[in-house]
Amino acid sequence: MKYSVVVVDDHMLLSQAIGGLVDAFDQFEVLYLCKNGQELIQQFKNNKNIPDVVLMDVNMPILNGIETTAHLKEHFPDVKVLALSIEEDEMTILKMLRAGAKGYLMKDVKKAELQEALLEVIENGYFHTNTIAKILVDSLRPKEGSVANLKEREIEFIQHACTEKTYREIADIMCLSPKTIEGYRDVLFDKLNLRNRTGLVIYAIKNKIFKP
Amino acid sequence: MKYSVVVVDDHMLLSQAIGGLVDAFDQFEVLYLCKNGQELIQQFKNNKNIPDVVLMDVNMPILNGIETTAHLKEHFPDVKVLALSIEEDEMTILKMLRAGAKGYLMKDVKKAELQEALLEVIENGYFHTNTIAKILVDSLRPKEGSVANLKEREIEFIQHACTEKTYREIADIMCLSPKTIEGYRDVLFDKLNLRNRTGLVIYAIKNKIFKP
DNA sequence: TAAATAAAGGGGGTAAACCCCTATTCCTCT
DNA sequence: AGAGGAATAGGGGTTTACCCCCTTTATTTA
Repeated sequence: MKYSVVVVDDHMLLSQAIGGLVDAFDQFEVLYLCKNGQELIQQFKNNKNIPDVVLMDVNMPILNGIETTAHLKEHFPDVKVLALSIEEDEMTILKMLRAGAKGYLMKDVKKAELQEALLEVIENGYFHTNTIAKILVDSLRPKEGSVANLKEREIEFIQHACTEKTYREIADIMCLSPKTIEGYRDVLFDKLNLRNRTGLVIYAIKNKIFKP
Repeated sequence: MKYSVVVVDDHMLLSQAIGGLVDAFDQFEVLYLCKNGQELIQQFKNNKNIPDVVLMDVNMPILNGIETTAHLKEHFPDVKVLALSIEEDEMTILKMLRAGAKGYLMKDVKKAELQEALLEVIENGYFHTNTIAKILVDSLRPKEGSVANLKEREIEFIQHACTEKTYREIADIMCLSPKTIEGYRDVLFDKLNLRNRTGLVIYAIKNKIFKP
């Protein structure tokens, strides 16, 4: 009796390569491959070919891994999602786990580790490496300079600050006074130990608050 | 008679997956896998196990795909490098081809296309998709706003501008007058149709002139 | 209930960035 | 030989960003 798996990755070669690898595992068979989340959800619509596990990339066009995982958790809660991505930043990992992923693997794992992860997810419902566990613990008490310390409005301001807009323009958009915007800036410079707006932009991109 | 291939990629799972895929092609066999350029060059040192083709990723630690390809071209010119990467920006592709790669595939190709590319590289010495050919043609006459239009000193300035340094500090480092730095800035704003320094930073990151 | 914190906003001043124009020297091209 | 372009640099002015301090109102916490 083999467990069924579906691979979702926008890079066709990676889907085919990883699919071939998993299909070679004794206890697993790959049903089909998908290029993005939308394609997967389309496959699920006829309520056929629903796998036990989905190997999910994160960065995909149309419907990304986070959105897709959240959708599956709501509509197909028995399907277990195992994230498999190159992205290693905390924010992405936490978003993926919050969306409902049962585990998160980076693509630098070995073939044997992938097999173990698949089995663990089937048998115990989840698989968390040491790395992921540490990130989870850290998210309980975010350290200084962490994105987790930022308020929603601060993040909104930062996203605007990563554009060519002046503070006056940003104030208009956020329905605040320019003086309030300056206050936001000052608080952020202090929280994140930054010197100026350029530093803020670099920080935002590094931490995926803004995507150029 | 099978042609020999080596896969170089820092993501172990991808190496193993793609290696398995290629090993299944009739005319090819995978000798071994490497995690980075340094490991590959180490394998070549004893002049054994030198393959016909190397499937090379670009972003790798210690010795990246560009550096490694340039090294192979000089010391092992009979070895054909076929780039295989997620990176799709022109600058990276052109750097890889200039370093001596015989072809550049994105990871969204199909398994069959990879096989065809490998065969073409063996038989004709190179394999260039339509996409790559267009990038090469465009590099002959770079369009407005293109990175190819930038002088070496301008790029150097941009890299400094992507830090928290003031123009005075950048001037000191580049041994120029602050007024000259302002001149650089003005020319760049004009060339790239930008409004301010924040715009320049975003442009630089998008075009891989600066990596956060 | 009172104190502390959060959210928003103000004053005043300095530093830096931006904008537009001009100039000199050296190198390249016709 | 002379014209044109590249690289570097200056003047002067305006706009924007930064810095530090203070205030009010609403919400949260002890």
